[in-house]
Amino acid sequence: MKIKVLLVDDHCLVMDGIRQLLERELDLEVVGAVSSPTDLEQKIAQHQPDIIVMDIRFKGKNGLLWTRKISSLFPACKVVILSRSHCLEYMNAAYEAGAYAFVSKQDSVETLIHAIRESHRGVKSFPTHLVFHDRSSLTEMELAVLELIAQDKTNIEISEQLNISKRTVEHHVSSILRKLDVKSRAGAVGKAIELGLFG
Amino acid sequence: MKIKVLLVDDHCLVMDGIRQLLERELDLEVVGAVSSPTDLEQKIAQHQPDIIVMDIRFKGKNGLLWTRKISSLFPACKVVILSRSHCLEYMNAAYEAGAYAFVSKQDSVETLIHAIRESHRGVKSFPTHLVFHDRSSLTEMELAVLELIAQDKTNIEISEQLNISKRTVEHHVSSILRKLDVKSRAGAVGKAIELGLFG
DNA sequence: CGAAAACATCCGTATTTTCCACAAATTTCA
DNA sequence: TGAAATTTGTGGAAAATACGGATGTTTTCG
Repeated sequence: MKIKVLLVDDHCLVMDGIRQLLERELDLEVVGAVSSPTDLEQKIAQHQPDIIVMDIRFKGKNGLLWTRKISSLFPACKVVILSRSHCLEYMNAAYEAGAYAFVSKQDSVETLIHAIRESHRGVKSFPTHLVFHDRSSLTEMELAVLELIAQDKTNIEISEQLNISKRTVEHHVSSILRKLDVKSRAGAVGKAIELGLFG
Repeated sequence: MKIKVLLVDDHCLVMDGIRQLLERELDLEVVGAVSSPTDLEQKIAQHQPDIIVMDIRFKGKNGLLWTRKISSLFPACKVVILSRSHCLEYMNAAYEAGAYAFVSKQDSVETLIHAIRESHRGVKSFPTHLVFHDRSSLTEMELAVLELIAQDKTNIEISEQLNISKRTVEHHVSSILRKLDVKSRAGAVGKAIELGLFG
């Protein structure tokens, strides 16, 4: 029985490439590649994948939110998070969101394949151990909000995208400003990028 | 004679995937995949590639800076820029940097392959035409204002620092927003950093 | 286990800042 | 001289931010 893998990423080109790489492995079967949230739930129900390889940024939202949702709705699915860089904030958030592995796009294919196999065995694989000592200054939700701010979104747009109220977004924004020690959202974006908070 | 392609991207995993996809084509030959600046010049000299497929963000810096350098040092090499999204500003910047094509990672493999072939024929392929009419790059003053915005300054603080009136700053800000095609200063900072407008 | 801390969610009011649409004068430079 | 950049303005709408407070959950830790 092959390990059924579902790919989730905004980027068609990247997904097709990874699909190609994974399909060279005899024990892996890519059952789908989705780039829209509606497709996501449908494909999971349809194919019952063992592993979901998900980009940490999916459709503007934080992929970790999807990870949480999937972990509760489909406990059999194990999520492997794909990120652009190794970033403590994100690794920690991914771990706490219930992901089974965290792989950077800077890593080799072998790393990803190894992570998929280990996750399938039920073993979580994260790059380092010191991740979990180093506490993340921003919460998962705050990071999600911050990314959307950097993407030119207003608080109302953010509230719609994250399905929370405008007030809640405002609260998160004020927490972000306090934690990053800035007074404007533009300053927060500047500092966040300096600190490498975005994967 | 095959078209010799060199891939340039921070992300090993993505590059390997694209390499697989390109090597299915009989007229393409991937002569290398580099993820470090020193390798880049060496590989170009070594393999004399016809086409360089380069991520718009390379090693934290702006891939377009490399594009300019390559275009002047190795005029025979044609650069195809890979970006995360379709964005007029990026496309225009790529065009002005001397790139032959602009492809988003959201596009299909076929789009990339087509762009490579067209570039090799000496034909520049950019998604739309209206790109080059409407815009101009940021002026020095606008850049100065933008940098201060990223440094968490308000318009009044900026006006004091630059010895101009609040109104003038507001005008510059609105020019910046128009030119970068964003609606907020936070979005402007996000886009400016992605475009490599700051060091 | 139980207390304390942190987090996420919501609401109101008030002030500040940002942003837009209209013009227009001055300098700079090709 | 004409084009572009820089400068300044008015007025107003929209958004963001600061200042309160409230409730329930989860995490952390003694």
